[in-house]
Amino acid sequence: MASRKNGSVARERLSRDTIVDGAIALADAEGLDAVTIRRLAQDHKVTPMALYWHFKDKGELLDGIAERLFADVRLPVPSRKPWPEQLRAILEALSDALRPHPAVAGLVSDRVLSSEAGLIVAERTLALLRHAGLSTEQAAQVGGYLLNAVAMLVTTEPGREYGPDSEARDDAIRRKTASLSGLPLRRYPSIVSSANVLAACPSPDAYFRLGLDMLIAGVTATAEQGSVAANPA
Amino acid sequence: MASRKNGSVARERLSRDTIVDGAIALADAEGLDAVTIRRLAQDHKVTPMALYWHFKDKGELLDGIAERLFADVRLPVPSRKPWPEQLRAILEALSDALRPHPAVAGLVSDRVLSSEAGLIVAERTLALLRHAGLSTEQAAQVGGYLLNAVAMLVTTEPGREYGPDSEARDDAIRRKTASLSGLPLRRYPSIVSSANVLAACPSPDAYFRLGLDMLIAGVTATAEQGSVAANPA
DNA sequence: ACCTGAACACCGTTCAAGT
DNA sequence: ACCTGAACACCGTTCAAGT
Repeated sequence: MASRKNGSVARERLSRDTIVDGAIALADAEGLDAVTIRRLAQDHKVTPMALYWHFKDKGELLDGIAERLFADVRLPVPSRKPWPEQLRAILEALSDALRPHPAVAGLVSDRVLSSEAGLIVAERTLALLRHAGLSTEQAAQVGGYLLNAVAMLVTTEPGREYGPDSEARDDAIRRKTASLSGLPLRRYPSIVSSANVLAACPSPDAYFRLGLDMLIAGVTATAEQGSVAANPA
Repeated sequence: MASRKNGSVARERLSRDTIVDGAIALADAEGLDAVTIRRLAQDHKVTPMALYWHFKDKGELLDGIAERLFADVRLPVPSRKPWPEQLRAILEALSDALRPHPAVAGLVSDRVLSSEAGLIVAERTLALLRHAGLSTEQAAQVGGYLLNAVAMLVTTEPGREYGPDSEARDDAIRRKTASLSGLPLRRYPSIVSSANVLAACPSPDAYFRLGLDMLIAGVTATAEQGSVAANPA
């Protein structure tokens, strides 16, 4: 009847989960900068200090967001397919979980080993890389690299810099294209001639497919060069 | 004769360059969160409002930092070497410029096309990718991917999460190793068995070399698959 | 052109207290 | 166990003014 003045509905009771829910929804709608202890409290119709019972400080809240993102990863069931395919399935599962929340996707970097959900993703990835023939050191480095790279792909997803709004977005793209096209052709031939695709970057899906292709290809090359155990042919 | 109470020396006069200098030095020493209009003003013995004559707002200051990083890139002279080698030289030049300033390296993402220094790096990269046989769309996407990936490598450089301090660092690494080793072996066999290398990640240099190797290998695979113009053999 | 001063609407967080 | 109230030391930024 009354209520629902702000972004999210008032809950019966506060909990870590409901607070993280609200934080992610707020970040999706207004960006990570809008995620503020005071703003979250307001959305939950509660005093800012109430949140401090559930989280030691704001850092712990951000940890909670990262943990939730990892928990949303629907890992593929292990199979007997070639390892590059299995690796791709894992990376796709991760990117599927992150892509709906580009504003907070970067939080997963450096937080993989700090939550149970993150550990599960890391374990599967490491196991697969070891199976591909990498040494423990290589697997650790490549594994970290891969998870960070997927998060990076989501964070830098083309078009996101202009905001989600469609009309203002098109306008910004048109302005950017014009500004790039107007650059001195002598000094920036490649940029001028691809001004439209640089400003617009047609399809996020294509960007993602290409990014994952390059990641897998990079790992494959490393595995072939570093060891022959997994590929005796 | 007095003065030098704070981090950086008081300058004769304020300018965009001196402010950016101070901002980068402050970020190097205390992290990006310490970079604050008020703190910079204090370091320069000036009122916070003084900075607003040189920068419209804080965002423009961050743009200035990114521009400076791009300006520090010592691009290799063009040569007739195979393109993968030239590409590696460009990416190494970029990472050489970013690695001394990991706290601000992430600022270059999404800002490549917003400054002259960034445009020069982008132009060289795009030209080389086109020369490798990529289409304009592919070159634009791969180019963006590569620059973002290098910035990511610098930002996530292993060991950085524990701060630059050496004694506290070793302590944190030992704690992390112990905590990972104590995980249930049944559920996390790969993590437990590589706990030490996961927590410590031996050499940043090795991480970088491997990261660049994987990036180049990924581009090579894409170029071979997408076109045969550059590699008719 | 370049900088100061006072003020405003925000932050995260501590500490003591209520129920 | 779970939340409130008041206070503190910070933010970025606007607006009017000084030189």
